[in-house]
Amino acid sequence: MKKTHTPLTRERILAAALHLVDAQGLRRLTMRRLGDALEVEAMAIYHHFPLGKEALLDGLVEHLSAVPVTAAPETDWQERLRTWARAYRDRVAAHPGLLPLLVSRPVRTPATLAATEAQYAACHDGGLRGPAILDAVRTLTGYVIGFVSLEIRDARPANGDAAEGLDARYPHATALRSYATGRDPDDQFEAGLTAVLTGITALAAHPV
Amino acid sequence: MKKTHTPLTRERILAAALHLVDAQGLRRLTMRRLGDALEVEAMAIYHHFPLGKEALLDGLVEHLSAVPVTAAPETDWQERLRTWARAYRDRVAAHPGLLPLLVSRPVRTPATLAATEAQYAACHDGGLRGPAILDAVRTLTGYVIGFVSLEIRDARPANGDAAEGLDARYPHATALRSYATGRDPDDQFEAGLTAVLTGITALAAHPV
DNA sequence: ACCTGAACACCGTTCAAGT
DNA sequence: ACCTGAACACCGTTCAAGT
Repeated sequence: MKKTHTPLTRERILAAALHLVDAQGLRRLTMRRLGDALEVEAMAIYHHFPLGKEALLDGLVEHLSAVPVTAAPETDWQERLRTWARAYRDRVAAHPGLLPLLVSRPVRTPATLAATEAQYAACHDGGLRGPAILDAVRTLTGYVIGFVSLEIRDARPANGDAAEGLDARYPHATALRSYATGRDPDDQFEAGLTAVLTGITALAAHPV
Repeated sequence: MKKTHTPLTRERILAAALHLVDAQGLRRLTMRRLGDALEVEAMAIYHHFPLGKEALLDGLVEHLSAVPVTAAPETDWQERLRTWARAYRDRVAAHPGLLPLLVSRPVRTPATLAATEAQYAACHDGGLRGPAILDAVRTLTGYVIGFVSLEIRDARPANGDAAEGLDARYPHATALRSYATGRDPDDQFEAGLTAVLTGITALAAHPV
């Protein structure tokens, strides 16, 4: 059969790049390898991303935040925030290799602006006002991105001496070890989420 | 004068690498450039880091968590956690270029183990038990790393369309804009910290 | 407009060689 | 033991050229 390739497009390039990162890691995302995956010379990518690899990486991060998460507005304000938090965690956890990009590249797309607006609205419905709303959203967002960061980071084995011997110098860590192995990550995320939402609610009572 | 260089050492290499990252960013940390900074051929570094650049990057992350943060044990348990949180934030904020490494490379050194143990002890003193302690520490740690991640990320200008026009589609964002510009980051961090600690305390009452 | 081929400056890393 | 020099395979990117 002839080489009737579907035409190269920004979207196809981003999809292939995402696939490459998921499968082999960010370090192996290379213009040449990406070209191979698309059955095209590496230089062809520059025609769709004239600013080069940096722009492509920005595109990946935007891609991750492209579809906005918005719960039905009639539900409880805390439940709406919970829905966003779960969806965001799932999304990031699905592409752990992108985390280093996510924490270093700011994105302001209609999707992210809409998501933030929805969070503000939820907090407003919860009785928060002014700076308390900003603090609440920052706290929640911080918790979520931080939690998934810890999850992704600790999924890799640590290379620090491999000193697994939790000796007598760490009595609490030793005592908690049995709980640690059995703790379900989803439950833990929910517990922290509950804690944060509880604390956020209290922000209304104690303005800074 | 003769070339009486102080001998190359792991510590000197890491210090130079950290300096390079702080000054020029992670992308410009290169074995050859690092060699130049140390007035040595790049290949000399491999004698002190036989596993190459990956090991060097791990070393940088360890370096960041090297000095443990431990508050006086007699102070209030929440205040101890606050002290740790502030110190950790300061430390990470001092080297924003390392953040991508920090979220992707786990570290288990005596210093980090000691810090975790101190956090467990504080939560225990606060009346938490078992899984609630694990959840509390994870939640707090997640918040702190997430908050600084957002700070560092948003310090760079976003490249998404530069659509600054907060139009009528985002009424809350528009209304909150005046507060947003004036909000002190330190105050906001403290507000979130208070919220998280409040929520954490409630974890004792509502075990999962 | 869209892609290719060759070229350039720069990587990380190896290996034999120097001292 | 500690560092150098040359070499290898691989990067991102430019640019003239093809169609």
